[in-house]
Amino acid sequence: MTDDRRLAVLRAIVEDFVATREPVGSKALVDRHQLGVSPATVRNDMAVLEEEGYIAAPHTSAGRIPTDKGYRLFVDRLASVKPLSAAERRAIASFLDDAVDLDDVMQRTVRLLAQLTHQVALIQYPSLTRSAVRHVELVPLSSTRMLMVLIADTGRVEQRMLDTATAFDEQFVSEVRAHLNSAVDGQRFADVPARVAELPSSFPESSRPNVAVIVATLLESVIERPDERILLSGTANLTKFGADFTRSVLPVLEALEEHVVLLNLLGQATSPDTLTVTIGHENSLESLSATSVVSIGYGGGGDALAQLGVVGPTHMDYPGTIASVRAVSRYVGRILADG
Amino acid sequence: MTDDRRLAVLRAIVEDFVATREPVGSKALVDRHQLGVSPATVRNDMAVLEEEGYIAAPHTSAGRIPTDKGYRLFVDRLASVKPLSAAERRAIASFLDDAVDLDDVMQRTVRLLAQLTHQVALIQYPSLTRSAVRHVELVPLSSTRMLMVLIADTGRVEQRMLDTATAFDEQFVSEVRAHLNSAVDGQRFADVPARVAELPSSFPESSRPNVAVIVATLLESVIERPDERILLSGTANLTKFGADFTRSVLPVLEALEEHVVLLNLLGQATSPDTLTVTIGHENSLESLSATSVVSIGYGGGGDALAQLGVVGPTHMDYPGTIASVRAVSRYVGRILADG
DNA sequence: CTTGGCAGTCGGAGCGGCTGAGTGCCAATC
DNA sequence: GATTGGCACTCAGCCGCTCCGACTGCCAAG
Repeated sequence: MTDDRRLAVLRAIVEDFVATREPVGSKALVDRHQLGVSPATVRNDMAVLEEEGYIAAPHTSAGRIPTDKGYRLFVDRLASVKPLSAAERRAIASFLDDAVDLDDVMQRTVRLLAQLTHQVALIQYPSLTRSAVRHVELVPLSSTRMLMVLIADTGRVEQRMLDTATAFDEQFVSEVRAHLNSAVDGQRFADVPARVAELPSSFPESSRPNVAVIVATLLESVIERPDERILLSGTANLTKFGADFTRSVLPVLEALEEHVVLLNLLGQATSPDTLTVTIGHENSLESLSATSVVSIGYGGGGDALAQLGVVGPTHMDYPGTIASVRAVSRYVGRILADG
Repeated sequence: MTDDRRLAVLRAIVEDFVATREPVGSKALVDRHQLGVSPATVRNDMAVLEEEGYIAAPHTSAGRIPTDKGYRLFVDRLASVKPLSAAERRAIASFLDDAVDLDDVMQRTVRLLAQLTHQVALIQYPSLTRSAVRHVELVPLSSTRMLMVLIADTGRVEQRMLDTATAFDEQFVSEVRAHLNSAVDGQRFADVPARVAELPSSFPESSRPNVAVIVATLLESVIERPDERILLSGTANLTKFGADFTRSVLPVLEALEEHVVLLNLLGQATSPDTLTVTIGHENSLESLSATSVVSIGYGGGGDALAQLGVVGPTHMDYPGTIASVRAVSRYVGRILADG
């Protein structure tokens, strides 16, 4: 009994359904793929596959479509890697290399991913807790106002305006700047609070309140906020998937864009190269039951800085999407490391 | 002959058609509006309006729909201002007040506008040529690498990494920083090139190349690039407008997002409060012939810093859209001024 | 100028029959 | 035992039909 052939049939069904979005029947299958057997045989195989829950028939006289379980098997065992074309590789390289700063890298990346996959792409800004302080700069703007610029080793730059209770002079600024930098330069963000806790006490009583404001502002920038920034692109691709699909997915994306939802959608940032595919009902959110998410960590060495990925209908082109997501992730990682 | 009534009929037709998206007939009109005349009279009026090109009948036995010319008249003379609800005002205020930096202001603004109008919103980053330098900061990162942070009075912060040919020391950095700032602080961006032209010559021969690199980087940030940044939100709203509409408008938006297209779509930034409505065929782009654009300048005092606006189908709710666009523009202007 | 009446138009909804793709089962064959 | 061709059966979707009703334009009367 050729168990192999049944898998080949499943693969063919998935591929055809993804391509045509229409239920695929036994005859069409043998026509389009070299299975070497007759439609009748394929029908028998399909009956077994249906029995086992990998495919289903929308109604009696129609072909079969893959179930979530079918896609799962396909992704895990059947999907052959689809290498990107040379043109695509070049596009990724040239498009991302032109980026001038982190914001630009993020925006270009997410847009690129949306274009490559024709789906909705998401990217999470590099996590702060995992990155380190490269420098803290204080720029006096008036006698009671300064701008704090915090530069992370990922290239992420945070700015914060702050107002002090009392006027300060140039000397005060350089002193605080020096103290601050010697305390936090090179430190991981997570360690910063401990390092600056004692800082105000090394200043004379009179200027402590101002120092405290500065420290507080720094902490505010450093502490991981629940609303990690997320960029989103390609929502217009939703139109291709039909109104029903849009209706169910849109609220989720809007919530995401609002940063209200934590990113368990993309999953926890683990190691780069660990790509996760979540199919249909496997998603925790009810309204994503017709949706698959392909996500991967990026940046960092051993453990990823953050996640990026793609959201699309369960009947997506998994090999292509996976290839794109992986390639983009690698490239962004390289760029951030160089930056 | 009550010319007034004919206009009232036109207004009613526009309002009903916008509300229902279906051709409106004479009977429905008198039912839904207090016109004080019979359907027959309205029919006569409609015949005249059609004669004059303000409305058209898609086919014999259907009602009328407004033409572009009809919308134009409506917008210019008939649209009564629709004040925003208190809730909407509060939403705008609280949503925008929470923004932490310029990027955040831009993102929140465009998202807000998309939500208020249920259409596709666009915003252009504040133009650099019109804004002034608040401060230039140089942050040494290694012996041959520094980060330049350029702060504009609009709150826009540009960062550029730069590598020098030869190593530099701390003293060199402070000197250049001081010279640079005394040359450009408070200057309009457009004037910066002239102010820094002579800068390298005031340094000893040996360090001039490094100064030149720094100056070049500064100029790069200051010179208006053709790819002015644009943010776009609410493309998912396109699904509501139907597939045909999407097909025609989508390419334009994609081009926009790619920053390939100059912003003649939003029009030249003029003075704030000068709101422009471009209806259907009035648009220069062929593919926008079923599209209207409502745009306005924002920020700045006498002349606007940049444009923001909304793109939607010609049968949009003009009074509501205009009110939202105007309100958001005012609010962003205020925030940028405070920032 | 306004109005009610009336004939005429025509898009779209509703209905029913037909078609063809697709299935499951079975008996014959390799 | 696996494979195949044949056959009866099912049913979604298309096509064409009719019918309905929402309109309009015109006209004669108020």
